[in-house]
Amino acid sequence: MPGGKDEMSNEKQFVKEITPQGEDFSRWYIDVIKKADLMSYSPVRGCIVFKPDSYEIWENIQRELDARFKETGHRNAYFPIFIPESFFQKEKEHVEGFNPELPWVTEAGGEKLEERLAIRPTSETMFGHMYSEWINSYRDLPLLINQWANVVRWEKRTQPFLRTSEFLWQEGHTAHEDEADARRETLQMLEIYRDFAENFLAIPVIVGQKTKSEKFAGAVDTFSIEAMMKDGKAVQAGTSHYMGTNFAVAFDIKYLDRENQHQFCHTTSWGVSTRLIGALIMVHGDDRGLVLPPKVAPTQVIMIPIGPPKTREQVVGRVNELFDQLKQAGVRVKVDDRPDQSPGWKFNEYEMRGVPIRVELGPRDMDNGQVVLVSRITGEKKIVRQEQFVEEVQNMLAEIHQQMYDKAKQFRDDNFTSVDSLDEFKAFLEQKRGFALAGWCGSDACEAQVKEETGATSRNIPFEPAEHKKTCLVCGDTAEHTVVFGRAY
RNA sequence: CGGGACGUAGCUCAGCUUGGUAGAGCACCUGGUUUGGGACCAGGGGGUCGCAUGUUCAAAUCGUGUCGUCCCGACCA
Repeated sequence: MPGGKDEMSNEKQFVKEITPQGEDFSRWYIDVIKKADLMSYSPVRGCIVFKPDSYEIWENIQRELDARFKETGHRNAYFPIFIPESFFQKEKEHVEGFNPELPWVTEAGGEKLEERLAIRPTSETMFGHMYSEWINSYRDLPLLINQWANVVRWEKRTQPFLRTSEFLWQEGHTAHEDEADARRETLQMLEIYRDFAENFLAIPVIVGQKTKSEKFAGAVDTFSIEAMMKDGKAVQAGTSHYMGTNFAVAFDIKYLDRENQHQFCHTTSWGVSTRLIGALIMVHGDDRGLVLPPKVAPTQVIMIPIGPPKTREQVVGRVNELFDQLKQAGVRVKVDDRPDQSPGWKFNEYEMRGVPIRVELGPRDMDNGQVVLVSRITGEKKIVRQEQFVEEVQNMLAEIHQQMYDKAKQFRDDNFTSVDSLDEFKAFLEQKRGFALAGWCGSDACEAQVKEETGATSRNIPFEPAEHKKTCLVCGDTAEHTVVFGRAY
């Protein structure tokens, strides 16, 4: 029979710690997503189950983005998951870009298929095929369609949410009369992504254009929003492509213009994926676990009644009244009145899960007509009058969003430098982590050398760089562009 | 796909070196006491040791293969 005091204290170390970010960021990430119950690994390599909490985050992302797409004239449709092999042969760059990561269906119904079917990695080709049938006249344009779907890309190295073999996303595909209109669309959608990332996910992003070597397979120009994770690495959080007439030529997407002349359409595509969930975790999370921005959090407020059995009924009754008020005000709120878990346990649990606001109500608060609000991001306790409860919660939710955005922005600015040479950049990456702004002559060779020597790639050419660099960081020639470099997920 | 590490209960892991038929803490179930930062007592349930195969009288333990996860690298929208 064990009984010494030392053994007792050892036995009390049952609180499962999350690896601190500073110790091992990758492990922290895996710990958090497991502890916060966001996903399970599936039996299939690189595929995860999006458990209810992460799926609900995705649903919130979907709802918000979908509204913005509809506001700008887009409609949803659904295209098949299977794409005939021949479709991929029609656009040279496209097939080269995607071939290595396509899974193929070669057999069905017990018979070998005449033509292999790819499981879609993206749907440019299928949209292209259908658009060529649907578009005849300039009156059919622009054609603005979005699809919410799953796609598969057989990646060598997978990471939960950030890069999974199968993932969920939306892909918008539009066709336009001319370059100007298609480019307008490309930038409009990029701006929607920026606004969404910053005002809904509280993630500050760098908006810009991808370099030639980083652009989408088959695009003329690719644009992206880039976010910085807490380890200084980048996540491409959304992309928008101007395809020119590349896919129109490949798939014969033509229309008759006002002069009765055949013209090729100019097309675009744009998308964000469940990778955004990974970005959310790594931009905002801390050593206690998830920190979710209020607008996307499945549960915005968790209410915890406190107190011994004598007063319990009363307290729970009052908590339920306040719960109803909040719910009617449209706040996503839950009550945890399980009597068998201690308040302290619940505090830790919901902090780990990233719930923005915790509400405590105990006998003391009952006596004083007050209620305690605790912010997940600052840990601050705020005691408010019960009469002002709903208003105070709503204010605090708005405040938390702003604080989260500001904090993320501050972090990014603190880990953003400007360099004039490769050596300077290398020194920066050795001491710190983060992004560097640098001049670039525009040659593939110089860009490749940066990657080779630093492991960092060009993230994008920002529309609004903090400064315009004069010389290329590698060769020293006149800079054609000012580029953001960083290591990326 | 290359290099390294790891797969034992829902979770974290011990046991493996030296083969002998599986353990701890947490979680879970029952009863009771508790409740303002991971409560306590008592009782209880749960694992073909990732999978396959080989060696052996006997394999969680040794060999081989395979699948999966993590880290590093290559590749990548």
